[in-house]
Amino acid sequence: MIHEEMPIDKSSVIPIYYQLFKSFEEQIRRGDLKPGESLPTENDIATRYEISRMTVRRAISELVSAGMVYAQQGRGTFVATPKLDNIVFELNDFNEEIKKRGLNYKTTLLEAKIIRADENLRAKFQITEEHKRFLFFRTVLSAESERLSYEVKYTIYSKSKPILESELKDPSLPGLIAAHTEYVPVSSKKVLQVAACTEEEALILGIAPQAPVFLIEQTIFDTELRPVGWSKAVYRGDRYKLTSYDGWYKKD
Amino acid sequence: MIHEEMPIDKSSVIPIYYQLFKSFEEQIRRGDLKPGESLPTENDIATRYEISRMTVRRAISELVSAGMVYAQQGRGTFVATPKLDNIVFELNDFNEEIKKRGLNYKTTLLEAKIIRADENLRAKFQITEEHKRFLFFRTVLSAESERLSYEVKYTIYSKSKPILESELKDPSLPGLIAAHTEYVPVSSKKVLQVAACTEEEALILGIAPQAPVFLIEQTIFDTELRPVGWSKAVYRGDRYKLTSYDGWYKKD
DNA sequence: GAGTGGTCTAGACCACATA
DNA sequence: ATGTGGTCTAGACCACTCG
Repeated sequence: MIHEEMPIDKSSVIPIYYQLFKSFEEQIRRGDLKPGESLPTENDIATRYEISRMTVRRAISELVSAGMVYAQQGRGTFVATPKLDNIVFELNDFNEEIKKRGLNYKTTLLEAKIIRADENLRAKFQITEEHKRFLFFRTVLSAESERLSYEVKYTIYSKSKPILESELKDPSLPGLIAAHTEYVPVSSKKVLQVAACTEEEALILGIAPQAPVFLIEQTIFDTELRPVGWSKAVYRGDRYKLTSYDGWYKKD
Repeated sequence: MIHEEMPIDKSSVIPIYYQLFKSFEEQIRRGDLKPGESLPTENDIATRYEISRMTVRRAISELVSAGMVYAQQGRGTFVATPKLDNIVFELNDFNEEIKKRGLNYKTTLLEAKIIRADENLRAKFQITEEHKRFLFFRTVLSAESERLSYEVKYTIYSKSKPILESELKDPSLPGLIAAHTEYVPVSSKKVLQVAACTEEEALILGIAPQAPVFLIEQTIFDTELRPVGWSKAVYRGDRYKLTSYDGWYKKD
């Protein structure tokens, strides 16, 4: 096992800090540097490669951001132990993956109407006035003529700008709110659960009643932390899954 | 609406870059700076506060990391539009939340034995030799005397170090592998699905057969990307949920 | 006290976008 | 041509850890 010196090309168009970062990343990934082991000191590295310490720090800060090393003032910089129990699911997957696969998918608008808020809805939006009106609509996402998910959505209605039917098919509720209300959506809360689907959902999705489904409730907030949108989505359990890669996985 | 100058205390123990970062973060969160708007140029900020441009850049790079702004070479730095459709579920929640709530939880070891790999298992671990032995064990997690999840786990068996029963109860499979085999777990892949639970699972968890459950399969890899651990966990659908906060949510 | 990482400076040159 | 962000330098002083 030859422990070769890392090649750094100072005249390359690739930034020095990036070459250095990749070099350490590679050593950690290969296991040349094992969890708990220490990196050379910043001054060592700077001297060895004849570069500025600030450049070295830039490289190391990238490693820290990637969660591969951690620095301790006064002690040194050490290779981290990958956190493999912390799963992170990017829920992008849910609809993006379908698009990526190049499947023939489409969104169908089942219903759209302006409604007055009942008590339940007023509670969700933390609103007391009874006169407030809401936009309510339901959509179905299908791919290859198979229905995959069903969504019901609510937003505070604002007649300032007309809404096209095509826009209601856009899966992004925050996008709709930003474009057609005076509210600026800046944060959201989502809750993912599993459930047995209801009779209605089963009919719409063409699956058996009580079949397991993903259920995602989303609340959208504006800058004042007021709820300005709410949706509930049901995803077929036999057609969706979430995948998560953790640790030093290569994702170049 | 008074647009007051941000106060920066150069003699404070709090780093200048951090004060500056917090200042912009606050402005963005309050909506003083809206998505799409540009920040002052780095030189402007440096001049105004009489600090070095590198310090300004450090502050801005924190904002970039937080996903609140993005920089474009030659154009400027702009407030980002929060990505609210990208959900990120931290699956920490699954077991950590139970601990946080201070519930009376415990892990029960149902079974543990050394086995020879059948064809199925050899395929999972990409192993051809028939003589390889595996450690197989099953655990149940319960809280307040209610059973919540059921896990079956496999690792390549290595008799190098004796394993205590208490260690098999530790929910962290990577931890077990690191401590008791010659392998160094550095990455893992997890797949989350929903399913109707089997008869066996229903019996163990004390729920109805066909009840909806979370199902998480985990594969653990070492530095050479060889599978060294595999587990399948079943979580009661009526007791677990995942929550995700996105955008400019305050998480101080 | 010696060595480490953390912060900060005051410059420099570059790549890129825009007019 | 001007102005922007991106990289890099060669120092400086500090807070912290450890022997």
